[in-house]
Amino acid sequence: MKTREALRMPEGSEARVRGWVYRKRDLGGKIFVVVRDSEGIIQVVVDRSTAPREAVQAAEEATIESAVEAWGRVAPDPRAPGGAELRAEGFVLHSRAEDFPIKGGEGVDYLLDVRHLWIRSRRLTAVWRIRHTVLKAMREYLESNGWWEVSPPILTQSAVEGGATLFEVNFFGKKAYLSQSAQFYLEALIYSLERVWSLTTSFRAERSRTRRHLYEYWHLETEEAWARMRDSMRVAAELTAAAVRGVLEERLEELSLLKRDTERLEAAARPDYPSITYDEAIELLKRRGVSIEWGDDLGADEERVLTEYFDTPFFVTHFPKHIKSFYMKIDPGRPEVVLGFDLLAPEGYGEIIGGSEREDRYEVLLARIREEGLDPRDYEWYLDLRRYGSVPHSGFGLGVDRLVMWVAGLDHIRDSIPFPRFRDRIYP
RNA sequence: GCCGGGGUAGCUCAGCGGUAGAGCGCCGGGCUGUUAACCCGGUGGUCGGGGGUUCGAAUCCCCUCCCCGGCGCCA
Repeated sequence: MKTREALRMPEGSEARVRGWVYRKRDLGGKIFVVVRDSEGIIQVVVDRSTAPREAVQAAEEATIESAVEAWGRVAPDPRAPGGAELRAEGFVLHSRAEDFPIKGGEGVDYLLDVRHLWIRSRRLTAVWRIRHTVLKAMREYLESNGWWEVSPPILTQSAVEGGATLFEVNFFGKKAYLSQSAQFYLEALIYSLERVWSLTTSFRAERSRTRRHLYEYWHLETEEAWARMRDSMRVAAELTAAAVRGVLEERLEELSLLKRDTERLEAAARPDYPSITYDEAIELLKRRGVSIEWGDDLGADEERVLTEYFDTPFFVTHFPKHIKSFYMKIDPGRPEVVLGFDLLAPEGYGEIIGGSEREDRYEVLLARIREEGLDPRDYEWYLDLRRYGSVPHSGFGLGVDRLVMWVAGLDHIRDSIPFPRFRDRIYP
């Protein structure tokens, strides 16, 4: 049985647990072995005066991270972590671990070298569990709201956005690239399924040196036929709130282990997130003494100032067209701005979603491609979508790792994912 | 790509021109209740790599590699 279950059994119940040695203290009369499994930890007490000789010997030989199994009776004890412990009647050493290289106090660089071992830590295990629940809650939301899950390609011929750097792949002599967004493929799929979403890895070869960028990240994207920007924003908010709610309902222990302030998350569990326009954001920033002019992009510093105004995630909409991508639809009432939106997480976490209504008019889209200095031939099939039954449509991309980072209260995105690809790190 | 900080024992760091150090870990011993246990003893080094200055370099200079924090870009 799992350690969690054993801890909750009535006094005197027989229990059998297996897992890995988390802590061990040999005091002479008794050996205290704290056993860790996927659900938590339990203290196993091997008493030299009562336990069988083989059990004592096995406990003596067990080192940190050895795989062990123990059985005996459960006894409440305030001195034990979790309030109860297992008094061992048997103890087996399945596999004795060599001297485990992580003792505590190591630096980040070293810990990343032994990431394959570090991911066992209680803290990271809590993050994986939270991540699981975030993904589950979002999938459940989409499933119950009529969205089709689709599987777009990762190997692609060209960029979605002109500027971002791509990882090049040799595709049997032709140049191919790792996808940085499934958006164009989702746009193609709305003509058959209308409301589609996908969860894929996306790749960006920007040499970013920040705590919120990965070269390989998990991208949840949606695209919906007939939807206007506001419709897509509502989905973005409901999806985010569903993830937060799921974690608050199922992962309170993990949040507590991570010392995450859950009060700040409660406010984000309802999807009524506030929304300001880019114009209003500039006004707010100017009032705060930030030197910024209309037309400037909102950088990390600006985002941080804005997040101080809100306790929940919030939207910024209607950006100047020249700081956003060519496929975003020009606002019919204001040709200098686009119908695009960002969702920024509070507490300084910043952008977790970027979306827009897409330009659905062939001529306008073609003109925008040329205006950005891009080659229309690279977008031939994408332009085709505007020639055969074009409809208004909107969608967004959500950074799963960033969402997990914010929900779990992590200070670096690398800990939102088991094997992060960032900086120049590819091992392990 | 730009700005700043740093590579010394397995790990975290001190030393910054004159014999290579500490704490933790690890190994051995002790302890009947530990919570990052504690006490005693032991173990531990191409001072990131290359070149130079010097009687002498971890220390000063040059080149190079790697890591960390921040910016830009974005999710």
